[in-house]
Amino acid sequence: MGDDRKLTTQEEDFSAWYNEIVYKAELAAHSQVRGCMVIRPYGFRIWELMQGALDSMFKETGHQNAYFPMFLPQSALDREAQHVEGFAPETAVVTRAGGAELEEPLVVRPTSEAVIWPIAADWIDSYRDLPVLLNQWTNVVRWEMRTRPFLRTTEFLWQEGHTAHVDEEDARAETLRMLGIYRTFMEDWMAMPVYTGRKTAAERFAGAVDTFACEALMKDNKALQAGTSHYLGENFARAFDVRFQTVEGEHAYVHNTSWGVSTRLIGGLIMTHGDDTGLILPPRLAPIQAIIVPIWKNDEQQAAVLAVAREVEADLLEAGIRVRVDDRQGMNPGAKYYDWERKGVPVRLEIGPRDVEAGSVMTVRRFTPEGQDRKRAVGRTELVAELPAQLERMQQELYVEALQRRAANTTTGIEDYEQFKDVVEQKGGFVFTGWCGDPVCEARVKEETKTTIRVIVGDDLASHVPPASCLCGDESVMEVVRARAY
RNA sequence: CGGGGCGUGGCUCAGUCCGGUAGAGCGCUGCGUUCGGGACGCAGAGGUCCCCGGUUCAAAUCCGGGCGCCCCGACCA
Repeated sequence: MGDDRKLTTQEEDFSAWYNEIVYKAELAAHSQVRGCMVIRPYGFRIWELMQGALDSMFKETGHQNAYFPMFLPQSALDREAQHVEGFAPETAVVTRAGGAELEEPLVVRPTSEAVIWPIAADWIDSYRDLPVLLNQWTNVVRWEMRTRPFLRTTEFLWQEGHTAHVDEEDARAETLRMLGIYRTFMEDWMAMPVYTGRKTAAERFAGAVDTFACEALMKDNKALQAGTSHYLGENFARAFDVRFQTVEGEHAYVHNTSWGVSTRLIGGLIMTHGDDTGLILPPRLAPIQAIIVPIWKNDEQQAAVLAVAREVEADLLEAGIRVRVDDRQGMNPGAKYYDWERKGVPVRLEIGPRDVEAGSVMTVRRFTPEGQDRKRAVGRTELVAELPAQLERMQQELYVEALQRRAANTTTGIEDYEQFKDVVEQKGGFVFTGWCGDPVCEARVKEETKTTIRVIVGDDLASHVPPASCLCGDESVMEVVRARAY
């Protein structure tokens, strides 16, 4: 008769904790099909808020949304050699439809390069038509062997940007611009710090010349690839014949990019901020930023308290806050507290007879840094005036907290392999090391330690004293961040 | 695909070894009392015990076959 109202703690079993949050906070539900997932309204609202923020950033940088079909002919996927090799094993293929075998199998898109470029090629004749800056919000299907809600599902929702440029310089600038937008979004909206950088050839997107990624550190000290941006060179342009006439009147292939973030971000959000009580949502992405819990002892009080609660709700809505009154009957206030804490609502507003009398509201923070008051009574007008700013402060505090956690779990200056293994085993987290650049060495370290090179560090992250040697003992030619990852 | 585990009300599971009236907690419905940190009482609803076959007077339980799910490893946003 264990108390099934309590979550498994992160300490006991992080994986179990994660799963319980996903289902008990009503983010997702099991589906009838292996590896697929139902995103419930509460979880989907988080995704909508993410979409809203990202979409406006895309539009501000000149991108337009479009929609391409979810099916592509097998032959189209087959056109870019590395791309097929990378994706073919995990595609779902429709061979039968309308009661008959299809002439040619249809692949359910695992990503849309091979859907978009054969068509968009016709929209590009001249350098004047470039750049083409497209984005689409869609579902894709990848038949992964092992799935986990939000982190890796057979079908997932994402956005995929696809662009075409006149030359490498322009395309590379786009690749990094979008990486930067992802980073800004993750830091400013998700309060999730990320390391950004280039991937090694082994970790590159199938068909890309260069892949860049945002890497976040989860509370179990494993890394999560939260978003990627690829410079595709002329690979897809050549495969799908996407050419244009240059200023000089010559024919040239476009240079493409693609970039995406998915519903995996919700998994990242959970594992960046959640605690043993449940989810903790950064205010900017919280479907409900403030929940009003009315408290009463009898019908008379109930009427009075609810009336005030409605007024406070209206005032806060006016102030632009996503607020709701929890007027459920037959449920004690305490039970409501636990419920909303598990769902990660940033602020709870308790209104009882005493508050009605005093014209105040009891505010309780979901996340409270050391040295701050969790509960505080404030006057109603004061509340409406300061809650928006308070939510913004919480947003910042969550980010700082996550940043400090990452700093505490990042190790630099490791050159000795045995020492590296110790750090990985005993502490985990991000480890900065040197790398000789040899893929064989990379593969060996991966095999032996289950860590991968998450990114090659750029100047922005480089250590003051860059490592002189690689873990293999050879001379280091670049600094890398290694970690065990999801 | 290799290794482990499990299929019993909506959920978590007991019962299976040793065959004999299908159970518990949570959730749900109604009524009443409660309500400032997970309330309580009373009354109720809800089940092809994963499927097919076999053994038996009798199968959730034993036997054979199938299907499904979960967890751990190799791939991935």
